[in-house]
Amino acid sequence: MPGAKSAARPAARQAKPLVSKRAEQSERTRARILDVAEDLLGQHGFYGTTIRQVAQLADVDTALLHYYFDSKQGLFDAVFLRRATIINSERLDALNKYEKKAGGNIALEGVIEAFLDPVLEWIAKGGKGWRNYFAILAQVNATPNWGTGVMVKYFDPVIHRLIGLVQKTLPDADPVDLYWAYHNLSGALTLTLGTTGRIDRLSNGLCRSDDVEALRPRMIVYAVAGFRAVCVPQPKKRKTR
Amino acid sequence: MPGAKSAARPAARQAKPLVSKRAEQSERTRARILDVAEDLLGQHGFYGTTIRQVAQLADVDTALLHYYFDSKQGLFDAVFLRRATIINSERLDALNKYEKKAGGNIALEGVIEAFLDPVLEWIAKGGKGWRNYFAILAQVNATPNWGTGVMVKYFDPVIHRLIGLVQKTLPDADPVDLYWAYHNLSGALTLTLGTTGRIDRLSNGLCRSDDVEALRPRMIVYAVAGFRAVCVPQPKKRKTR
DNA sequence: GTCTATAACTGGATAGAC
DNA sequence: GTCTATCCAGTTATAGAC
Repeated sequence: MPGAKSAARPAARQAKPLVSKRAEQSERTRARILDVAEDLLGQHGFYGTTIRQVAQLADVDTALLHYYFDSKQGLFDAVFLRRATIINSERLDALNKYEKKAGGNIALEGVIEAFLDPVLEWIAKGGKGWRNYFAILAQVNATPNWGTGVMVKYFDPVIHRLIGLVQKTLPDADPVDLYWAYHNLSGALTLTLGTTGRIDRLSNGLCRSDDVEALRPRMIVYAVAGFRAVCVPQPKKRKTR
Repeated sequence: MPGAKSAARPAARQAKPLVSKRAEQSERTRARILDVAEDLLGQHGFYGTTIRQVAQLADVDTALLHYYFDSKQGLFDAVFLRRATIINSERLDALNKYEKKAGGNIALEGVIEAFLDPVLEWIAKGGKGWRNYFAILAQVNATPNWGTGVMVKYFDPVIHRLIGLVQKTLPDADPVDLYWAYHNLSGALTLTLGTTGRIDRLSNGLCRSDDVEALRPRMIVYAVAGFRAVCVPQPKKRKTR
């Protein structure tokens, strides 16, 4: 059960002279371990990854992993946290910036773009590290009983901000509709994050799951139309609920 | 790496008298093991589930699991296969039936409904067994390097059939657009399959991830609008590709 | 068919030397 | 900080009795 305890960050960097060569080296080792762990976790998940594999690939001993991260769970949490803070503060910034820029006439399309773009840009230009990270995220998203810890603290605020802004563009929307519309968007984004190559095979090479150029405009258009259709009360429509 | 070898189905049922009490009992044991495995695999994934846990919960010995399913992989494959055949032949039937019924004026909404309804009905009325199964499916979908074996054989034909029918309702659609639109739908469906309870917490209880009544109409409306927006060439739109 | 017993190995974790 | 050595619980899997 990933996501239980929190990471331990021990004595590394206790401000010795100014830039202790030692601490610098240590920080690089730490980063290397995280990179390797990210890779393996993205490919095989939490249980499918062993700290022995991580240690071997990072060219250190397993004991060192425990020294830095305390436990396997601590390592996972550290991996998860490292980019969670980055991506979510970026998304929050993008949404805030868009709201300010749009001023009075805020548009649904602009909101969706601001929400998606930071992630899509990292997929496109972030290299292996970010792709591995998003693969982990995709798996976490598909795992039952998730919503504790890191997820709640870093990801939820962005989503609530998104929904709040969408609500401004669709003032008559029922909150229930808004959440379900978001559910559709979230699923699409999660599948995109995985870059599992599934669409590549399905389309016989016509589409590539890491082709952000092709994916982005279609994802936005699809979501904008979907949100509008679900959230704008059409008189002829059912009122099931 | 799940999905490598195939399941072994040994001596069970070699047509003794007519209905050997023995074979009947055996079949029930077999089913019970599959049920338990389904449960655990849905919660913890392939590596997170041990055959000891399965054996204990099914109230048999681990040796019996190997007798029936040969290996852990064989057990997983058997679990995966059992309902894969059912759900996909149902979906194929539903699509065929809709096409025949609609005749000349086939509608996008009808196609999407036919594609989604078998799954949604099993989520709503299939009980724990189907929900566990879909949870496994959601995890498999989020795992890199999937598309071999069972997935290709049972799931892909349905998707190609879906896309073929959608194409009939949107004759001018670019195949690339069609596949990317499907990508959006597939992600939403996968997230729905997981019933992870994420939307429950996000919406503070307003929505429940297993509330098919609420989810179904919104999912259909969202997808129909999305497909149309992506696939119908609008003159004012970009032609990035 | 089902279970006992056990082989053969891998997992996470730690104490202690350097 | 980093590695050696080691513990031991837990893993899949199998041979063989009943």
